[in-house]
Formats: sequence, structure tokens, C-alpha cells
Amino acid sequence: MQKRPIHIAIIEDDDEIRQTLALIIKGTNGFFCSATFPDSESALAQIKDLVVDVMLVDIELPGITGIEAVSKIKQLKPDVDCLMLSIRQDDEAVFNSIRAGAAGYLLKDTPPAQILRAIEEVHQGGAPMSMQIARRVLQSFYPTQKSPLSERETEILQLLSDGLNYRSIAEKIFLSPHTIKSHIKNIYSKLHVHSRAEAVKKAIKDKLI
Amino acid sequence: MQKRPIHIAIIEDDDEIRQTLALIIKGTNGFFCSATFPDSESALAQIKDLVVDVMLVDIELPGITGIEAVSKIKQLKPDVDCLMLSIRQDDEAVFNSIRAGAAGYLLKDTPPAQILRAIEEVHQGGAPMSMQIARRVLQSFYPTQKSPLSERETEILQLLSDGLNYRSIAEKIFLSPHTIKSHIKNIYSKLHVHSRAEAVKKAIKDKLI
DNA sequence: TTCAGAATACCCCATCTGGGTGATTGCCTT
DNA sequence: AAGGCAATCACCCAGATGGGGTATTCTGAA
Repeated sequence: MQKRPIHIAIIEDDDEIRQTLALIIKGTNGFFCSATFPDSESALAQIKDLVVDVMLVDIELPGITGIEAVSKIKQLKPDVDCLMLSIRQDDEAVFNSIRAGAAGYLLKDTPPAQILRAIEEVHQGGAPMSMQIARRVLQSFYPTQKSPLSERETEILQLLSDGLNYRSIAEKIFLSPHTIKSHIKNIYSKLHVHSRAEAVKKAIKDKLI
Repeated sequence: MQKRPIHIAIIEDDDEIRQTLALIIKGTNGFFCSATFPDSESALAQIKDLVVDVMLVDIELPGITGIEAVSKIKQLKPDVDCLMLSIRQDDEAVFNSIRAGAAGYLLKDTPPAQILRAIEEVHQGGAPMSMQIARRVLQSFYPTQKSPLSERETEILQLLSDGLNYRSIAEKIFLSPHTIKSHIKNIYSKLHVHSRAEAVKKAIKDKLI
């Protein structure tokens, strides 16, 4: 029995690249090209009536960017897997794409055979990424630099972020509220902030807690 | 000219798996097995004197876990790339490994050829992950559920997280401080929190801002 | 059309916060 | 031996915060 081919659509403004991709897809067994679009607008207009499993999306498009397109596509058809295809590898492009709902991210220098492999992988529930992209993504989890805070301070910052006030923190770790306040003042000065909200934000962003 | 092989060390408590991995590595051109260890302790004791590019690390080990081992290895030898090899695919294992500094994560059912490919990739600055793992990692960037906050509220929460007080926020968006306060009260009740710190924490964790 | 929610604005008030200043003890490094 | 930092505790005070209300307008869904 013949397996249903993976239905693919392409959004890519460069005519040559778009057509080449389409040709490769059409010429390969198990892959089917449902549609191609030169911009996000036309793709979004038709997406509802389209049978499609995987979308290849360029980021740099005239008008609506590929990233915004992905965001809208995921709203309209949450089951479509969007695979970004871009020359950009800056954090801005990569992480905004992922946040928008991209299920994979390939650089444009990826050879055709690997693009096809990535399409299969994304369709099987994977998240293919070019090697540089994957590394960047993992690196985003590492603490940026080592904490300037002492252990005690980190502990108190943790409790602070739970919304406890001086007194509650003091009770929790058996210290005087004055001491807590002292620590918090030190935390502020080390993190260069002036309020709990800022401190919590910085702590999370810098992965201190 | 002969290229220097990739030097690999293994930490794995299962004798059979460890020896099989070592054999595969030894038997493949371009790969060299520097050492194998049945536990983290022995690996950490010797790591300083070891020439090694990539470490294969199991997570579930007697004594010090693979995750803690990675954290210590990265402290001692930051240039070593650690590739986790585990049966576990729960968030706990995956994200703690990544935070500890792992540069890749393979499930144990990965066939040998792919393990070798992953070793090469990690050594070239990539971050090979089993398909399920990569997807999980990307999913960690998506907003968990859609925001319960209105646009205005989100805007104000954003400013709140920058450490602005009622008055400053009011000035920034040309509203009365009373209004800001009203909005913030609504934000608190929607997020089920009672302070700025908690609100900011929840907002970031739930990717509302 | 009616009702809910969003956005706007105001009042009261007890409590909490952040900034300033100062002190003691102990540990570590120099 | 000295200076520095972490950790502890203390006091003062102006201003901010959070919780309790109330009210109007507008929009969109039921």
C-alpha cells in the first residue's frame, strides 16, 4: 500500500529558490507540493483551504515577515509544522521564529537532501535545526555569567520572587526582618536594580534563580 | 595527512553498554576512546589529566548523577563537549542536563552510526538531539496557554517588570496613576498573585511578557 | 437588548518598601 | 595585621503599595 505523501507548501519570495524547492519536492517519492507562495499575504489568504502538513517558510519576505506568518498560520492551522528556511542566524530571527511556533529552523545553505530529511523529521514530530541553530538554542539555557550573589542572597532572592515580604522571608529562614532587608539591599546594589520587580526580572533573565 | 581523531570518554555504569560504545569508537576511523568510567566520581578524579574532546555521559549513575557530573566537568574543562546518553526524556532530565552545560542529548535507543554522527556534530560545534528531545526543547519556548490578560494589561505588566512605579507607568502611557493601579489590581487577580514580584515571575514563566 | 469585560478614573487606609546609616562577628586573603 | 566581604541585627522616614470600594463609558457577545 502506498503511503500518503507529506503535503508541503512553500513561502519564499525568491522565484528561483521557490521553484527549485518545489521541483525537488515534486520529484521525490513520498513528498507532495501543495502550493507555493511568493509572500505571506497570499499564503495566509489560502491556508484555510489547503491540505498541508509542513510549510517551508522564509523569514525575509516583502510585507508580512515569515515569523509573523508562522504565528498566524499556527493560529489558523495549529497542526501544520512550520520549518523556517533562512540565511539569518541571529538570535532575533531564531528565537522569534521559535516563539512564533516554528518546529524547525534550517539555514539556506542546507543541501536539498537534508531539507527533505528535515521535512520528514518535522512531520514525525521532530525539530530539525541546522547545527549552529541547535547550539544557539541550547546555549540560551546556560547562565550567562556566574552569579554575583552569595548563597544566602540567592536564597532570599528566590523567596522574594515567590512574593514573600520581609517578615515572611524572615520567618521562613529564621532571621530578623532587618537582616532580610539588609540582604535585599545588597542584592539590589549587586544587580543594579531598585525594586523587587526589577530584581526578579533580572534574576530570571540571568538565570540566577 | 592524517587528521587527529576525536578523543572521546564515556561515563556509563552498564558494563555492556560502556564496552560496546568503546568498541564502536575504537573500531571507527577518526574516533579515539580516551577512557571509560563506570561512575562520575572516577571520571571527575581523572578528567584534568585526560585528553578529551567529547564526553558521552549517562544520566542515571550510582552516586553523582550524570547531570551533576556535566556541571563539574564544564567547570574543570569548559571546552569539553558533553553529550548526554539517556533513556530518560522527561523535562527534568532534559532541561537540567542542558542547564548543566550539555551540548547534546541522545536517547539510548539511538543506533551506533547516529551516535558517531552526533559525536562528530557536537565536536564541530553542533548540538545533536534526538528528535523528541529537540521538539521538547523548542516547545519550551512556546507560551503555555494563551494569556488571560488584555493588551493594555500586558503592556502595563511589561512596564511593571522594568521596575516602574504607578506614576512612571502613568506618565509613560498618558494615563492617570489611578487607572494604572486599577489595571494592576486586575492583573493580580487574573494571575492569582498579590505582589509585583510574583506577577513578574509568573509573567515571565508563562511567557506573557 | 442585556450583560460582561475592558478601559478609564477616583477615594481611603494600613502596611510595606527602599534608601540612608551604623554596628558586630567571623572568615579569607593578603 | 589589616582590609574586605558575608552575615547578622537595628533605627528612621518619606513615599509606594495592595486591598477595599465606587463609577462611567464603550464594545462585543449572548
